[in-house]
Amino acid sequence: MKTLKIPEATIIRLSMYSRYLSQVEERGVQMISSGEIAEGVGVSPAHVRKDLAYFGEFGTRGVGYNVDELQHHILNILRLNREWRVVIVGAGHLGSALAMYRGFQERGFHLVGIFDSDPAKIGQTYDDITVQPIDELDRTVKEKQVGIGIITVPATVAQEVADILVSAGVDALLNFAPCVLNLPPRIELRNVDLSVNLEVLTFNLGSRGKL
Amino acid sequence: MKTLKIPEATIIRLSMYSRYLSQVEERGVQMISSGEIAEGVGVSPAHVRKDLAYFGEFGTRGVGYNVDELQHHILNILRLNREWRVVIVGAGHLGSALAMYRGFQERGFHLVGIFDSDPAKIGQTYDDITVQPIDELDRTVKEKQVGIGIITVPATVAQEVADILVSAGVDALLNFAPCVLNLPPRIELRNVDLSVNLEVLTFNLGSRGKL
DNA sequence: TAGATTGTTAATCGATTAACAATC
DNA sequence: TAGATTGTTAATCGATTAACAATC
Repeated sequence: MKTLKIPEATIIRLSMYSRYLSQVEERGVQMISSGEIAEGVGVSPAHVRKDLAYFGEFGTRGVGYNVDELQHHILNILRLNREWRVVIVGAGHLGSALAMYRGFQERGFHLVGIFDSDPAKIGQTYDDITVQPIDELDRTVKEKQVGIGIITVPATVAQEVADILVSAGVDALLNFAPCVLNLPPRIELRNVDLSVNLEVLTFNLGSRGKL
Repeated sequence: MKTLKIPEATIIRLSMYSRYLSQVEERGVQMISSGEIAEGVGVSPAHVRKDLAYFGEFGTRGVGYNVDELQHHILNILRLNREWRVVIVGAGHLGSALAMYRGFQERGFHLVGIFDSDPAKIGQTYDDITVQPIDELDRTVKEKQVGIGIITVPATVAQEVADILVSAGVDALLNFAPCVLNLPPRIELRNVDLSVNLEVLTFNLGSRGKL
């Protein structure tokens, strides 16, 4: 078993291929080539083949890839062949939007709780989930064996929330608060900044002379 | 004037430095070293200096960087030294959450309109913004000289919306719909997928053996 | 001057791309 | 067999890192 280091960009592209294959599947297409996938997601055919080659041989030379099979393989690679239980901490604008966001469910992420410390928010319902007090976070994570915590609280309390999630037993955190979290190395962490995307755009506009 | 190609990762880090400097400014700190910035945002000191070196010499050897000056320079580089007018198209869960999200305002992005085709959503208000019908999108973009459009409609209508925004004159698009948009090359585009962050986490958990 | 920290170079590392042999 | 497309290699390209001369 080779232990090649996989570039993160490869994982992100695999996620894109998988999403594109879902669309293709719906149209009833059976076989697809690396060139078609590449065009569908906006990368090069070599990229598609190289990315897949990290994980095995999924195609047939001269023929292409079976859409269903390839989709199955990619979902396996991404570990989306199971349900992941997640909680959201912070029922503000962003947290509640994520709670209602369908995109997570579609990919196998199941929201089992949303938490806030604000009494005004506790008890509010989003779809079939009710906002619970932070006090109940630890117990819920343990009882429902939550693997992933999504942090949408202000930066000032993000570390505190992260500590609760970690001690309760989550394996991974998705942090939307603009701060650096201090975590034990066993925890997988990703920081997301929504505004940075706009800033890359403005920089690019600027360097093209479009003030 | 050298026309070095700037890595996108550099821009993203500059955005992080800038956010960190905001915090530092509030604490009243005057001078800061590349090492301190690096620790604050979780990168290497060499990275900080290299990233800044693309754009000029902002520090003093043996001393460090003046916090306010450096912040000013970075905001200039990112073109955040002005107000950017944006519209959101799609007043669903994600669109309305982004409409209320404070993080954009803080960085100089000013929301001047939110649009939807659903009569049930038209007229709803978020903070001081009212959801308008799509029919009014073209006129609003032109009148208010909107530079950036944020697309939060379903993938099926994203291209249609993008076309309206482009013909009305926006320079850049931030697309949250999971699809490939076909745009004239003058348009700056960034695609954002919220779910992909979770998928990178699950992949990483998997490759560490934590199923 | 001695100590500190920048700006910059050169070496390393990793990712992308092009090309082609393998093979359906 | 001829045509097509994969899997893989090798070449290119770009980004990160370490190290140090410049200089406050």
